[in-house]
Amino acid sequence: MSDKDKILPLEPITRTLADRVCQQIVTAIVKGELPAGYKISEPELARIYGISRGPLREAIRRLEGLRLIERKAHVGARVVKLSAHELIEIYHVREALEGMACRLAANNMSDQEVASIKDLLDQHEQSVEEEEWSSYFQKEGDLDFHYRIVQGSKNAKLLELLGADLYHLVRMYRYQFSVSSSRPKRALKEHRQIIDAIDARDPELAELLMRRHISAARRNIENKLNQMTQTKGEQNG
Amino acid sequence: MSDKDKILPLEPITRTLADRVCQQIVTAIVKGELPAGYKISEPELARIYGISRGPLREAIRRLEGLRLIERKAHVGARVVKLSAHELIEIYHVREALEGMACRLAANNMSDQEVASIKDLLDQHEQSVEEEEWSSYFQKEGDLDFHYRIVQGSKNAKLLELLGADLYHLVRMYRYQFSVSSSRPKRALKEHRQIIDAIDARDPELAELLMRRHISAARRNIENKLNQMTQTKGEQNG
DNA sequence: GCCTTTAAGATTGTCGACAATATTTATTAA
DNA sequence: TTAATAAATATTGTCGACAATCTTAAAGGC
Repeated sequence: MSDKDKILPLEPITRTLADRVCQQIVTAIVKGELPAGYKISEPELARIYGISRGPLREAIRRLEGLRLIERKAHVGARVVKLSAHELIEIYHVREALEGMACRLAANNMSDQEVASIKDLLDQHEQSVEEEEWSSYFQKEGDLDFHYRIVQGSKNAKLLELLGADLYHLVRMYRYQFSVSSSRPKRALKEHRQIIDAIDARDPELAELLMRRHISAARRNIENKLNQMTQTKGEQNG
Repeated sequence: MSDKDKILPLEPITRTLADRVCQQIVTAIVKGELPAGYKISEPELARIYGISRGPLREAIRRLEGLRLIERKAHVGARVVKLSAHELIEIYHVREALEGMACRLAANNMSDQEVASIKDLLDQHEQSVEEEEWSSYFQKEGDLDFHYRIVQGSKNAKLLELLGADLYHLVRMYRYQFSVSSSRPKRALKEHRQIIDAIDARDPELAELLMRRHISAARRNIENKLNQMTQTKGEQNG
């Protein structure tokens, strides 16, 4: 039982070239430095990162598994094209997975972890009141909260699916659509309700609140997208 | 809206060597031909499949993304080691994802798809009564049902996570632990309840029933594992 | 006799070059 | 002028070889 706290060691130094380049490309895609739909030229990227095509192709294969790029045989790889439809799909998946994570966290999270998350929310509240909530904290701070809940579930598979696969895409959408500025005070209040339910060791309520929290965010995005399409019509496809 | 039925084209012919070998290795791992914990020797596998190490390493990188093998730098890759703990984790994830899939299927599945699944269950019932339920039908038939529900959700992300990632592991566990023979008649009855809820377009009930169905299977496995450990102690680690 | 150290072997990581396929461009015919 | 065909170019797919690292085995010392 002593190794229950050790989940996904993920050693910070990834020694092999392919691993490091893979991580760099993930960051580049998420931040939009490699824009959506961008054609990935193997010789070009190999030259940029100063490596051969061998490790680069291994990295591309891994990126393909992360669903950050799409490949066609003998044609090449392109950065995934974001669509509103797919973003909504992702939020449905998040609602299911993070709801379960919350349920499990209510049973498995340690008191220390709960206290730590409450501290985190105090910091968020300060940021909101100081209006510094704007750029970075909002984007990453919110995911910080969700990530810690998933960690608290002590379910490595959940952490793997959400942390290693979905959150990359979520961050990518936030950077490029900037669809994050929903209602920080409201979100913060919901976060507090959720951690309180976990603190009370109430799995049912914790799951319910998390699902409502995420589905509210989804509906908020749906509304914004509807407004955009109504006012501006279709953007370039 | 006409492309709503086209999800995951997945062209049957994968042209490139790395893709074909990857698929072959997936099958080999799932069926146990490459046993759990097996050390993957690149020269050996390259010789067996008659290819060079380049495409093989790409395939390995993709397998790593599918969580079917684990790699250490400069040491090599091994087929993932199955543990009862991880199997339980997977069932928690399935409960969350397939519950949501069921909810969405109740809204998005066509009447024709519903009828098709009912036919499938009729076939399963025949197999049960003819006692041919034993080997293959039970293993694959059950997953067939679940896979069709996920397809019916019309959520490509769900289909991707469950179909491309988790079900490989589920099948792998079934082959190696042979933990499938729970209670076929009971399971079939639950399947019918689920499809009836979908047919009635009742998302709440559909999700509830699917979650109960999967959590019941999980508890059944937990009980069996407890019995095994109580009677036989530890098997070789 | 057992442990430490060192060297030999094997395996993984990386690279450059060649072959196969797709895309682009130029030429020719309608 | 436009469209179709064919050649040229560039990109991806594959291969064999070399370098770096880990594992194993042997030799020496305590």
